[in-house]
Amino acid sequence: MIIAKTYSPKEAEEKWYSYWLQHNFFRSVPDEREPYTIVIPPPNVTGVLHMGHMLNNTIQDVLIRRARMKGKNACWVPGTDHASIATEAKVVAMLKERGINKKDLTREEFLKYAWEWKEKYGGIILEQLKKLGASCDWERTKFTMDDDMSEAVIDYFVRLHKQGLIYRGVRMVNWDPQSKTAVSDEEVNRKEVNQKLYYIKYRISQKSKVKSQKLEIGGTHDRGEQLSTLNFEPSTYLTIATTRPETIMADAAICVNPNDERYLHLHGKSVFIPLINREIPVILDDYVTMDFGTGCLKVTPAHDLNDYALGQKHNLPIIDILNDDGTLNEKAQILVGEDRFAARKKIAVLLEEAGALAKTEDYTSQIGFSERTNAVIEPKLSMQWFCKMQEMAKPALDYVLNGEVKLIPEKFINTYRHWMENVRDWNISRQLWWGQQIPAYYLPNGEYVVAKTIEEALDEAKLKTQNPQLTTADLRQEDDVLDTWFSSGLWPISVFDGVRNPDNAEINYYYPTNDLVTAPEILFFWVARMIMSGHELRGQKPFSNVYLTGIVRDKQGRKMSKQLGNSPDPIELMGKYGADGVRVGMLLCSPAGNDLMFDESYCEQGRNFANKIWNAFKLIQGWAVDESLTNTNQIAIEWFDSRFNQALAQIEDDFKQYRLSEALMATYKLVWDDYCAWYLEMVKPVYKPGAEKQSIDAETYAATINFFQNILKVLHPFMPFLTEELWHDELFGERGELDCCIVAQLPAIGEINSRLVSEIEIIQQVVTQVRNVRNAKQLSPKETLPLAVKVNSAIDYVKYQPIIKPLGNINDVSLVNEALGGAVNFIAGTDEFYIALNIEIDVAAECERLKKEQEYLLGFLKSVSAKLGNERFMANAKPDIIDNELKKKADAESKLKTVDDNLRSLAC
RNA sequence: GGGAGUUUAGCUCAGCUGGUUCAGAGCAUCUGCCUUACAAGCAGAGGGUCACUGGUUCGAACCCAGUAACUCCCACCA
Repeated sequence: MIIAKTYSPKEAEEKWYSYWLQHNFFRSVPDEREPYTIVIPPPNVTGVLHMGHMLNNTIQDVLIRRARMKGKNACWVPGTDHASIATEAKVVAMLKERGINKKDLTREEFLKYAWEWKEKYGGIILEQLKKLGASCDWERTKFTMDDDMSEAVIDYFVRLHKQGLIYRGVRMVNWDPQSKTAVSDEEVNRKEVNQKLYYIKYRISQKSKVKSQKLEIGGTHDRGEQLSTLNFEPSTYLTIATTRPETIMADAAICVNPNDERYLHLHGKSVFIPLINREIPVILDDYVTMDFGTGCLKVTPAHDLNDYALGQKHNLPIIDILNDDGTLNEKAQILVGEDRFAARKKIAVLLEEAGALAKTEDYTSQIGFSERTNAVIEPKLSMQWFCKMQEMAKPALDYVLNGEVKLIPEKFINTYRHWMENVRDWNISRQLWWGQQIPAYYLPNGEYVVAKTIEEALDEAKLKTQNPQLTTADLRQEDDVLDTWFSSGLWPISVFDGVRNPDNAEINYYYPTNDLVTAPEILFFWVARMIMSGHELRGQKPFSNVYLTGIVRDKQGRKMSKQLGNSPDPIELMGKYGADGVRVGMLLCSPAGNDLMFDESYCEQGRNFANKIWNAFKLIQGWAVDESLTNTNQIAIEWFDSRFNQALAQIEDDFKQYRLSEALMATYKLVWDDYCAWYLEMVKPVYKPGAEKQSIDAETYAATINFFQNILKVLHPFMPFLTEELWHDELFGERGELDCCIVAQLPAIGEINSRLVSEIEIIQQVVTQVRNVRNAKQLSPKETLPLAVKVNSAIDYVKYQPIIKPLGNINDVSLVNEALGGAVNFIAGTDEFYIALNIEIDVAAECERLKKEQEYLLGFLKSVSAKLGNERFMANAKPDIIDNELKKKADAESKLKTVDDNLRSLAC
């Protein structure tokens, strides 16, 4: 028995979530039913729930609950990602706070700390998801570094290596000096940054060009001349422009365009690097843009991707002056030990003092930042492991292009295609400890073998070296670990153990999964790689649909972030508005693929909706069946039944197209407008004072409760807690232990009496008009009024009296043949209505209103007639369009006649 | 620099194959109501040159071209 005036979510949420858990409603095991599977995008194990997760997981839960209620075997696999670089960074920071330096730890010691950290903070986010109502099969919870998951990753690596899809090589990579690891191209965010362009003078050697091959670091110093005596006449120096003056010590050449007439005199010359006075050649390449900067380019092969290529081409030496942490090393000769940014400032001063700085200019350019640490990326030459992408990308692209994998919304197909067609090899090694260690083993002679275990590696090593004396002690495993996405790319397969046991019952049953719900930001990071691994390992797509959500932004359109402090705490929000309220709030503003401007008021709307349902329930609870009463509400019952089925069809269609907001809105209107505002008002018993309960006939009561129960079902995926709470009320009779809303089956779409629905639409207009008249004439809603109808249509208003009377507070509906003079009148459909009032009618105002109406109708008729009189329209338009125009014309004529009659009767 | 998308009421968005489901919804606003389920509510109302300019068509929010603004993705110009 419910008495509370408003719904209080907290209790219901705790009660029902644990009830569902206890009764294993989230559990899924393979059976004869059709599976419906979602794998969660595993959040960072040390992550905390933010609004993006809220949106993403609300959507998944709605989908999974709906599938469950459609009789599918719904399986939502939860879990977390070890997020190698992000987590390692956090652990390093934590250790630092405790005064421990990572450098002083062994790998084993560090990993021990990392696991401790993971045990302590990992999985908080999963607990938070429970508050949201997420109906994951928690027994399946996976972590990407679980033993079996890691084993799958190793298996996959070995497999790809065997196929020649993984190789090792020295390449220019994106180096994150903060976490001291390489990161992939996708993990670099480019941002526009205000910088300075430094114009630096290099003195031209008067001797002929030195051979680049002979050039050694620190060699060929021309100490003969002192800086102070240098002559900086234009003929004796050239000027280059750079944003990175601290790298001049790594310069290997100056490059000019061979066609640049300004610099013909430099051909074959060499120049001296300022400050360190090392001599470098001037080389010619048309790569250099003549009209940028000075037209002279410093070539620094160790610290720039293009310069590296240029260096290769011209056989230049590579002088790496940076340490792994971004400080300058001894090869720089000066400013050794300084951080690159500190060095930049200092060298500018030094250059200035040496008279080698011509000028500086403000300049903006794109700088790469590490996705995880936000450190400025340093291009760095290093030995890394790579995964060949081209062969893998081709089939992965086809899945999307041929529609086997649907992207929702479709606009992402283009982006996906572009990326897949231009993908470069993927750097999969990370110089970290937290992650799967690459299963490559180095032999004493520098060669390596790749194998699952060190034992297998040993066997291979013996084979390779023809040396049976080798022992495992001779092997040294690769230090690097694999990129996180290399493991999460296996997620839909590895959670079902499909990598290690490709033919097990689970993978065969659940894979391919159905829907994936994720952010467009990780379309390449993750989605593309899952499609690749799915194809590689199983020759199958990993999922059929990818629903791409937008980014949650604040009202001002700013991305929600911790730094800005503009992100509400989801847990607090749920405390304030209830989990159901927040779920509804999220969905109300979330069109697929478009960013959503989140505002708390949406949650308020969600909470109000919950309260509305709660109160509708309270109303019904106040009723008691009186067997002596007969059913006078048959029309209302039939009407709502039809409306319900209409809405059901609409909702079904919306879901098919993944228009979740629309499905929710259709549900919202069904409940609030059709059920509460109209149906309940139609059948509501007249209040009898003193009675504890209001009497109602048995049929209406049964129908009303049945409708309510069906509404609970439709609402459940959106508002699981409230619906479950109400579901178990005694109003619905005895419920078995397992008779729960969460596993109730959605009603099938029944028949729709469309004639009834459209006639009731007219009746609703009549009621609205009556209320309108009341409002306009300042009449009390309590005052009953008589209504007269002059019927021009086929509607039987006598039949609808039981609806019109209570809703309009009408005491009598009478049929008339003539316009009722002196009465307030209005038109609904094509029928005329009159309300005789005891008050004086303002004839002049009434005339004016009618004349306006007349004018409008005449204009309307004119345009319709013009259309119908147009030969080309009659020739080209489809028949049903023409029929429609004819009907419009007839209706307008009928209305016009009514207006004319009224005008005449008022003698305007 | 290349590509994609968006632009409809104060806000967030629908508008499907061009035609009365074509100018819509929810929220917000305004007016009147503490009417026995609900003031987290009820009843009603007012809000739009469908970004702009042309074109196609009997007919355009919708198709085409151009313009503008915003957003996102990709890209090595120092």
